[in-house]
Amino acid sequence: MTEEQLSKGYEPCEVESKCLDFWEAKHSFTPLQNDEKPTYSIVIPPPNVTGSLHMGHALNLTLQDILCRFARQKGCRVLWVPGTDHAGIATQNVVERALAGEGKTREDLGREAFVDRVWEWKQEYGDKILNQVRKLGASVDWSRLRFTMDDGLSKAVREVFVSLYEQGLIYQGDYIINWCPRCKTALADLEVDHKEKQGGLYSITYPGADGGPGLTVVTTRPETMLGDTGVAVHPEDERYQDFIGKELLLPLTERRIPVLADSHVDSSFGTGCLKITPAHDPNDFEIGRRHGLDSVRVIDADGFMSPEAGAGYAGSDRFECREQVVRDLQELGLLVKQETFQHQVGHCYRCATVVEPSISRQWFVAAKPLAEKAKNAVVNGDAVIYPANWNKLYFDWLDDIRDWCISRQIWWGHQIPAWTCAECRELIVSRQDPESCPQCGNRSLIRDEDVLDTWFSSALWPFSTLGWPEKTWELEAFYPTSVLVTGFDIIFFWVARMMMMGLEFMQEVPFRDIYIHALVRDEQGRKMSKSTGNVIDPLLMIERYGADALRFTLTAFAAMGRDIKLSETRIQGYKHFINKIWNAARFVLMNLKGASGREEWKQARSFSHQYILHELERVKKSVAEALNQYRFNEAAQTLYQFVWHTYCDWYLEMIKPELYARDETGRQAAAACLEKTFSELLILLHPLIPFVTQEIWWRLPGRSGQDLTDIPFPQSRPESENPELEQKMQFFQNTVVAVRNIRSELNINPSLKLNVLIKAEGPDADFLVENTHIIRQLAGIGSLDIDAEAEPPLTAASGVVQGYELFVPLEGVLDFQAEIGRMEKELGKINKNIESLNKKLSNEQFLNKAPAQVVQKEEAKVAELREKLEILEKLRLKFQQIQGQAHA
RNA sequence: AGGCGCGUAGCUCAGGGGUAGAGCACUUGCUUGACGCGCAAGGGGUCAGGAGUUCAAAUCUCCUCGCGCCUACCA
Repeated sequence: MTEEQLSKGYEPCEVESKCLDFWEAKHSFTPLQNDEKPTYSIVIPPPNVTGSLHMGHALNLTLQDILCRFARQKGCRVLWVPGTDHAGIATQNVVERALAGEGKTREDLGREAFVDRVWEWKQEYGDKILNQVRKLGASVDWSRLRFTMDDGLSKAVREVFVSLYEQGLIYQGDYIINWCPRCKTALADLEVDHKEKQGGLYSITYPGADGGPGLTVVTTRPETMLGDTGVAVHPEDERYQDFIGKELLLPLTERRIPVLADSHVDSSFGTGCLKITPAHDPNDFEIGRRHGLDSVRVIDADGFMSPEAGAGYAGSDRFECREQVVRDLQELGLLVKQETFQHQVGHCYRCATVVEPSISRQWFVAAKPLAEKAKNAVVNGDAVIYPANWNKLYFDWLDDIRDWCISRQIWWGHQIPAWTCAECRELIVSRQDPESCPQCGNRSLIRDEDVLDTWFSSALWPFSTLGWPEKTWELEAFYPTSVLVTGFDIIFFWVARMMMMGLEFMQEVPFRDIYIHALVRDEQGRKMSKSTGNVIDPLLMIERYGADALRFTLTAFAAMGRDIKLSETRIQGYKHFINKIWNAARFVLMNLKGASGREEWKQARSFSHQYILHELERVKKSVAEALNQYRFNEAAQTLYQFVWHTYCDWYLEMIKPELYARDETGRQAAAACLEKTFSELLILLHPLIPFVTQEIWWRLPGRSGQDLTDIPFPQSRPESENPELEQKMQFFQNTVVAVRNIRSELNINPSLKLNVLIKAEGPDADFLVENTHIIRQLAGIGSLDIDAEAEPPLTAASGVVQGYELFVPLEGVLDFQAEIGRMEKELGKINKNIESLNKKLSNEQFLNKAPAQVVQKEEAKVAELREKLEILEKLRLKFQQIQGQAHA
């Protein structure tokens, strides 16, 4: 294990698979049963089995993984449960499409064979996304992989269904629901996507029955008039008082329909007359119920007109029928107006077919009582949402929640445990499959064909995955889970429902914290989707840049409450960071020469080591604090800044003289401190970028074969803290930069060693003297003289550092014009600065009202700037004189 | 219609009452014994516009203008 084995650039591919194999073989992520450590648990938001990993998943998993790895470092017993959900409609669609390729339908196979076929599909392709989860480095416990259709979880579903039914919280009823004529199933309200569409607004006159005056209604869906069973006006609409209670003749049919008064009607819209189609409109359904109207279903399950639509229309497609109805009304002269109209049209979220509201017999969960508890849990703080902005959304939805339609007319899913007796029509809902009717003893029972909404099983995920309804030790130890990490788009679908079910069946919230993260979008801020073709495939990114680079990118951009616009160049940028760490490791390793595991780092007393130890304490604190508060981007930024700009740019450069020196004791101490700080840094980085850190860890002396996952978060060392070192470092850096600046702006070749003279005295001078060799190293200096009595050389470039004059003699080389230019530029900056500070300090209000500390600070700044200004002015004058003489 | 969020350097975004920050891009140097996926030195912003609170506003409040998202039964 020596530095020769480290390639010049980091190559993630091999490293990643090696680490994954190692962790899995070692069962690093499987918690032990008999372990006294505090527990930390997360259940994965189960991705859809049909899915493949997208950036949203990648972000979601990265954040959870950081939390889990960090919790392990803090000494917790961590369980992260992986799994997938069965995605009823989506999966059924996938398999049906495959069947269609063979020229078959699911009906051809029959239910049992079809479901077998879906299972086969799941065995073959269902692991795809799990492999992708693995590639990202997610430290889940694979021994506890769960699937919503597993036996255990199915048992939980059944228990919950029956229990809620027994409590009267699940009921069956004829209601209007959203029907997808393509999927041929009911959809919950949430599963309908509303899209703005250009449509028509038609005004149709319904003549009065018995020759009386008629009314003109306004509709976007003329074809539904065939199912009208009434016309409503507002009870206070003066125009129509005489009509209330009268009857109208429904055109194109033989039907007589009543005019009724209902306050739902908006008198100001259209004519103020609303046609009522209880069977095909949710509002009309409600109005119809209030007034006892009949429901006439004129559109069937396939989206075609039913026989009830009348002979002329039955069998035609609903949209074709619309045109036909319009033509027919036109002929009758009853279509009085037709205009274009923008309105929202509901579409199936799985297949985008226009949803048909329709009356049918479905199962519902009475959501109100459950919702109230779910709301209170957040109000009380039993569960906390981060960031808190989402509280309102959560509350609002729960406040006016509607009953949840949970039955789906598909075959793939948990079949509802309800039977009807063929003899006496008794409804049986039971935990065990019944053999005979408890009412009449008949053995001929017909099982309800419907299955449950997939979200019904997802709602149980935090406890069903832990073994419920069995009383397992996992359930005891890990429920409630520590945090749920998810996107805001499923707060309703999933988060709220898990809260309801968790509180109902576990009497406790399913998670203490709810962290809502951003949505990942493309560069233009659009949602990534296959149809727009703007997806960035995380696996491709892993292949190109490594999982660590992808993870770090996502983490760095995961600011709370904001969407992430991702582009490939950013991932590439962070790959450079990973490579930087890798190369820092090469440097460290080639300088350790066996120094390790000893306490010699404490002997490293020089300024550079003291400083880095101090800074490292700050980093430890801020990383821990950031992660504890779910401020992932802050942790990433802190680490990035520290690793690259403090550790590599300064510390590693500063200690080179010590490492290359002859003094073996000093070298050993420096190497030991290098090892100490670098290994702690690797631990801090590990939750964010597990692969590269693990790989480097193995290369550290004495660390071979160690699991970095097991290494605790570095202890804090208050004795290393010393804020004074920050000022010293400032001074040090300013000195080095001043020389570098002269070199750069006067275009002096970097290979030319400069001689530098600094006029300084007191402790500052001592400090410079002590660190002469480091300053020389960093600034490319040949000889450095610190002298209180120094006289400025005649031909020297100059600068001012913390009030001390700094000279770089450039006998015969100095370009006076360039040097004067340099000084003038600097003077300009200082003047501008002083000006703005003076303005502030001459304001009496400021002097009186601002805190003394602030005033002092400003005064000190001015004083320092004035001093610098004076010195520079003097120097410039001198130069101008010299130049004038030269020209004279 | 309501709700939420966003407008900060060319691009992507942090920050958040005390003289503006990062990454990428840009300019100029550089075979400096870890790294050109690099090093060094630079340029670049009246923090969307307006009003208010304050000694002090990019930051807090209100309004306006743009942009995005979510929810909703206006036919």
